[in-house]
Amino acid sequence: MKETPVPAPNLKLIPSGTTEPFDPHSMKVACSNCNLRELCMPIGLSAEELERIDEVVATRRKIKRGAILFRNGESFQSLFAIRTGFFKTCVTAEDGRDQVTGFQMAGEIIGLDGIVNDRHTCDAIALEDAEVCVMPFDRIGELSREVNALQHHVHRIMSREIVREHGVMLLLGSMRAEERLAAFLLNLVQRLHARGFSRSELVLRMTREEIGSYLGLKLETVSRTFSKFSEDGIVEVRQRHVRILDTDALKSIVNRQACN
Amino acid sequence: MKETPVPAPNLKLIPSGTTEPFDPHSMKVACSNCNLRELCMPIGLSAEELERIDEVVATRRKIKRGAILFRNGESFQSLFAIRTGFFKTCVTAEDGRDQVTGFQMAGEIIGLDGIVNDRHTCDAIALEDAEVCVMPFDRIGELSREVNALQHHVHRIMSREIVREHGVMLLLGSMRAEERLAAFLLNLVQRLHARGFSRSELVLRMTREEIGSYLGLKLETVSRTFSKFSEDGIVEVRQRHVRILDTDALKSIVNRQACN
DNA sequence: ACCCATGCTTGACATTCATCAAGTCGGTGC
DNA sequence: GCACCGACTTGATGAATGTCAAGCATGGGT
Repeated sequence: MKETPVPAPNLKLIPSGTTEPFDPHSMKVACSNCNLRELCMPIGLSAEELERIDEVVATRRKIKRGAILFRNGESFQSLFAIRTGFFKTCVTAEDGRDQVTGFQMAGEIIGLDGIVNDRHTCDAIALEDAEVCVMPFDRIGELSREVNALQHHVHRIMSREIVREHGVMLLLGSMRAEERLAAFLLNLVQRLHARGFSRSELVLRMTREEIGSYLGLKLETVSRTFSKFSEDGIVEVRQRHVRILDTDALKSIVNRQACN
Repeated sequence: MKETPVPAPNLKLIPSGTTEPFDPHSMKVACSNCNLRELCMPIGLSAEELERIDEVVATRRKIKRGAILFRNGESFQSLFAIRTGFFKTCVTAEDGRDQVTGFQMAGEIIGLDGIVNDRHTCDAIALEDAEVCVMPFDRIGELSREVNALQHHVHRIMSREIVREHGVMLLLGSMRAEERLAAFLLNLVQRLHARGFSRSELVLRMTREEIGSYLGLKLETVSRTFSKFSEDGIVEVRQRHVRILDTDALKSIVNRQACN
């Protein structure tokens, strides 16, 4: 529950060369000058549209590591665009069973689950100190009636989430432990790489147990599978620091045999 | 691959008292006089809005059992509202692995996966003769800029799908075979009941293998689990005819112990 | 600098489910 | 009516993963 006051080292922002993520003085709440814009906002906007888009973000909010951004049952007001930090979302069954449904990083949008019933149906928890842009959903609605690109963008974001979840269902429904973990690692580095990080090195922000929950495995199995990969020279694992030595091997583990 | 020419017996439409689902002469392509409207369209529309909504449906399309409504890779144009019949959607990995991602029935919308990249990312296959309303997506976009209720409705439908998939992830990630099948059966009857069918009796439109794929189990396991339920007096199974004798028992199987 | 808590690893064993293999059931076509 | 075919059931066996338990490492706090 203790948080590091400085932003996590591997989460500088996108391609920009600047080393400090936030100059508090430049923290104007505006998408138009946010370097994550390509990730969470539509592209190819006119200057005028861009200005309108700025209205979407009402405010920003800092979330400490371990803190809850929203919780199952809470009333839904806003979507959140992650500016910095790393989140997990999890659903809980009545019997207390818990399932991590995703890990989200900078530029990704969370809260979509709340739209149906005006209540959130999962918990979003920061896995490291984070900052999000708060986007009131009714404002998004209004604006997307006027800015076509925004309307389409919202649809695409939701559709993307649906497709992502299809992939997770495939993983959970038909892959074995090694395949799941390999797919998980590849997905993570791919997303990190899209944000300007290494293609082969990453720092896991979540515990083995959280990985296991996401992958439908027990933490011991996750640990053992990491060890196996390590023995096979595919990855180097030191705690949460992972270096991928052989990406192709990981890929071939994922795409090996049809099982189901 | 043979299809019965008459609509499946257990798929009369919603609460309406009429026994024949379709009078071909009344088959005007219009949501305003469709008795599935409460399921797939927003409620509380003004007469004027209702009239506009009719414009959403371009045409209807009949799909024979076993036929494909859309296929992975096909360009995305329209969403489809199921009028009659029963579908499955499945994703396929590069290596040929296959995963059923859902079973859809009358009043439900399919095709949402195609929005992100203007291509469908899964296959939709009719499990019995079916008819769908074709709703061109750009028309939905235009109209939902003018009719707020429609805009919100589209958002809700997509959000609902996201939440549904969270539930499937919970199922796949943390439940055992019996729990999965129990949850599956309860979900099916609940949806059928919402459409005016029995709370306890249902006809499965899919094979054991398809159920297994959806639940992340092998067909043999599905079969065995059915047998077990049958021995325990919880259900009566004769081929694809299932009668639920003890709904509470099913519920308690699902909500039993936290495993993960 | 030390200590403690938490997360992680590893081993031994248990359980669940997949696999392989027969065989049955029910419907369809000849 | 009979043969065939696909879908389903059931049994025997084994593999993958879960469970339980012990001990190790790291890093954050004092």
